[in-house]
Amino acid sequence: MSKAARNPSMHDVAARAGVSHQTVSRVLNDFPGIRPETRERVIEAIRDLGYRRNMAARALATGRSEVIGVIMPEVPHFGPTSTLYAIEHAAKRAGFKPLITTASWDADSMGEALDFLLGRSVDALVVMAQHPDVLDAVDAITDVPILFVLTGNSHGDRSVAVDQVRGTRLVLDHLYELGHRRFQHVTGLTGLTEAGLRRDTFVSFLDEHGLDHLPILEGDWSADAGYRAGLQVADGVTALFCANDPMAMGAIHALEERGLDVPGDVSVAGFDDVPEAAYTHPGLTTVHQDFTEVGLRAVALLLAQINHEPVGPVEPVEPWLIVRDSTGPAPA
Amino acid sequence: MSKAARNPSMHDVAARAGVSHQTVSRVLNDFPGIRPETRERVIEAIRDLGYRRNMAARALATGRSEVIGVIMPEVPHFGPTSTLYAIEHAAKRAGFKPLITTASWDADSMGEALDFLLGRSVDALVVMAQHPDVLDAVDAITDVPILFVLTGNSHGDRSVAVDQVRGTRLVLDHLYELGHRRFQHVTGLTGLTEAGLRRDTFVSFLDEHGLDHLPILEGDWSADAGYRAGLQVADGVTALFCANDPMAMGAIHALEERGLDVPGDVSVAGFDDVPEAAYTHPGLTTVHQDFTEVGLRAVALLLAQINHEPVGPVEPVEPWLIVRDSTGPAPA
DNA sequence: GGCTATCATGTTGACGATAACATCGGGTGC
DNA sequence: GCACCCGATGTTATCGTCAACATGATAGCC
Repeated sequence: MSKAARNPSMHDVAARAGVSHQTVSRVLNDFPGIRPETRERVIEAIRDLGYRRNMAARALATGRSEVIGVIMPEVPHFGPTSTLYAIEHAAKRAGFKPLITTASWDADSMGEALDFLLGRSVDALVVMAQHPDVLDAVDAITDVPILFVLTGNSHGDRSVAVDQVRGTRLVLDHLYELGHRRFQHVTGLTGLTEAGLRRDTFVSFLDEHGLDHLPILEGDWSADAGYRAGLQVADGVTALFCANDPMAMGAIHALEERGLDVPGDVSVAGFDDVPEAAYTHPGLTTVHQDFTEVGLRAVALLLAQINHEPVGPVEPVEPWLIVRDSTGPAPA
Repeated sequence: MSKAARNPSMHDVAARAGVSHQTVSRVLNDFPGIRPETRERVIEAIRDLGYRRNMAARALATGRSEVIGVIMPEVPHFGPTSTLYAIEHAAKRAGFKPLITTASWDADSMGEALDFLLGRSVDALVVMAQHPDVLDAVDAITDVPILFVLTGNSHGDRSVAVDQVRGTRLVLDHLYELGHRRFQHVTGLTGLTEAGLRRDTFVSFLDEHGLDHLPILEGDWSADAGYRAGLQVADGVTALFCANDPMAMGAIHALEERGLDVPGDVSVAGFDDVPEAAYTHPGLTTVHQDFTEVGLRAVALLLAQINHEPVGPVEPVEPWLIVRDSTGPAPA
């Protein structure tokens, strides 16, 4: 009870090994020019004492923390979460860890998150920016390398994204080729970049093909919202494009409750290709987004910046279409 | 280009406000006994300089970091992820943030994760321990308050968990009451505590009711695994209990491919109540686990420990049964 | 008017690491 | 044999903050 006090420091290790604390530091940091037996003794002392480097002190002295700050949306959706895990893995391999905080899109919330992370001297910043406004809030930061993820299509060389427009066109073309001419769309959460891009692309698509504009149904990414939207799908619609998979699942459920067959009467397509999409009934036609690849690229890019390597232009990640049973030929 | 160098420190702020750095510190930490006009001047200087507290230095001086370390499983499943978000929210409200790292269950991986987090002087530790072995690896830690989450049923006053046994019995009782007598089970990933508890409870249940033991189907939580298991469901089985919802979805898909009707021929139940479970076809009977509540309790418990408040015994979180259309009366 | 209590603030020394510079004891070159 | 260099290690200053103690005014009290 008396001595539980302090964790051992470099000085303690040094004393035990009969060297100076600086030698301990050198061993820890793999400096060359240490006699093997000295190193041996230090390592042994470290083990004996259960010594563990104090990163706060190290960060203070070096100005680096080996931590990457990540700002996430407040709601745990599939995409950002998958990307987060990929970031974690890739960063870990490079000796970094994510420090995560959530923020909504208002400037206050974003500012708070930034203060928090920068105050911890993170070495880099990943912002999962789902709303265009955050770009402005964050653009001013120059202290550390910073990267936007999932912002939609692109934001110069500071972002990694899946090509939303291309993904959307893939589904819509697919449906058009099946003969569908009456489309409706269930949007993602209003205001978010991805939701906006999918919606805008949908609208342009209708215009390009001279198709009717039926009311656009507002969703929020949730299966519940998809279900509600499904109840409101207009008569005569044969193709329903939902901005993500859970909403598509909800919508299909609603359509079937209304006595409509999918895809016999209405073809339904989603977006994201969640792992369950292959096993819904009917199997969901959707667009596969490689969220893992997004995370990997983000980390690679940040590491390059941290090491002051040149960074080329960033290609958007290509999505691809996955056709399953929820879409079929337009009814006659 | 010349002066982008260093972030402003307390000294810079102090100089600009014409006070000592300690006064700045006092303002920042809301100490009483500061003349309002002095405080005013300091705050102004802070704003002008865009000063931000250096938490590394603060952590070094105080030994506290206002960070909670979280060790997560390496795979992004619904449960742990939901809990993580809940932890983030609850911690944030108390001025803490999670520092996240992943680890598999082997001692090395876990040890590395612990070193990393403890080296950063986290104020508390949450371990999402899905494997019994990690308990030993981590039990020795006494530096900081530590809490296990999702370990299955309980591990003294150091864990928060959903009552797995109870949840499992809820589904099985439900199926039994519907007249089912031939059961099969698709397990979660072998080795994980939750998977084991559900499986063990299933086996005990069969014994208690004197029911036949058909082969147990090994899964890994994924919808894919559920699908493969579904292809192997034995003839004559009328009730299939899957250890989570995605596997149940996969299994249903497989059963239908085999020409079996759900729930006409086989009733299928899952576990977790993922948001999409209500909208599968047929709607999935499952056990709702309140992962958010788990996260909230975990944080509340840790905060109490950090503040040295007494901690009572921890009740397991109660799951509840959600009956939908994937289960029905046993066929005659 | 001198003594003490109190308030507001300043000064100094940790905290535990790294970085820059200093030392010391051989070998080498000539 | 002397100057020099180099490899291995030690010494000291520094990072930005908080904690503990020191100071210097002001005010109240007898």
